[in-house]
Amino acid sequence: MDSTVIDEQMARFRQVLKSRGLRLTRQREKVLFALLKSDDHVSAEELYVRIGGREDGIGTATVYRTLRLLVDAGLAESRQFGDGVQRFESAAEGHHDHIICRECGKVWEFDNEEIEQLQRQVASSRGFEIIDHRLELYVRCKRSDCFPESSELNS
Amino acid sequence: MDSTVIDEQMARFRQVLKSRGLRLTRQREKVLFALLKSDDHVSAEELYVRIGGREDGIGTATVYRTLRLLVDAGLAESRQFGDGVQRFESAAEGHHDHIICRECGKVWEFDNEEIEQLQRQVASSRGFEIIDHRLELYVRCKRSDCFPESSELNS
DNA sequence: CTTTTTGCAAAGCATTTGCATACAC
DNA sequence: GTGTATGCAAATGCTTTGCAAAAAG
Repeated sequence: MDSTVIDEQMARFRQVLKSRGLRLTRQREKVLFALLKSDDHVSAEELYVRIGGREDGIGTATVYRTLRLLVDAGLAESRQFGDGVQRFESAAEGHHDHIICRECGKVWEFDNEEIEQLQRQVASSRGFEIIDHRLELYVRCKRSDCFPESSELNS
Repeated sequence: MDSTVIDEQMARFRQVLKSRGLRLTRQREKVLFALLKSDDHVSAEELYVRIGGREDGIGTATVYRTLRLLVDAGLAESRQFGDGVQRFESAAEGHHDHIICRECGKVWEFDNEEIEQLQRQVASSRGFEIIDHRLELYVRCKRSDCFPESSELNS
């Protein structure tokens, strides 16, 4: 991610913290920075490892706590692609939806305004206003580097 | 659900079991029956309770195992609405998407062929074929019986 | 009879929490 | 200094698994 955007996001985090009487710590800074540096959809555990894990003196609990804080502050978004793990991404790139390979777990992003508009239509026809939404298309990507990984079905 | 459909689903289950060399047990029958009788989106735990729980001599493990089997056989579908619990519903009603209230957790169903078509378009424009998809619209329903319940955000 | 299925209890994960210590402001 | 944040380890909640006993075909 562009370093200008990173700075801007960092600044916004500081602002949010200040406005809530919370403190800017080395750990919180690191979590946001690592998230911004990740261009994929990371789990808390993966982020913990990328930050340096135990060696760097950061605990998983802090990673989880900070991620919740970031989501709550609107700086990060949380996803669940059905494998039981919560994944995170920066909210800076704006809204988009996902195409996920059921075999290898790879993720592609897309955005379709036509679909979004129809969604709003569906909701408003029932008297609702959408506050959030999630659209996931599951495929089998069949790329050469597509190997079964997260598909342990079959009893 | 219509008892004709129930019979038909039961028959299909027997057929699947036979074709795989699996056995029809009192417990498996009960799980499918309870699922078909549920018109909402039930968790494994809720189903376990509805079946009669320990009193009726059925274990949670069996409920989980049977649900996995049903999903695998295409007789049930699994959902995750972001509260960390897997929910199930019969696949007999055909495909549909969901509107979920973030406050009280109530769920409404809808189906929009226009959206479905656009989804297929998005996927095929990238060379993918959709094998499954999930669309969830989150709202605040503001009904009189809407009370916060599953929303424990805020750090 | 053979093989699958069950129930139980224990294990497994991802995530959260309690609490004493460390640190930001 | 004061109150918040951290790390650790223990706890939690959902789900899965190992195994001996029970039951289906």
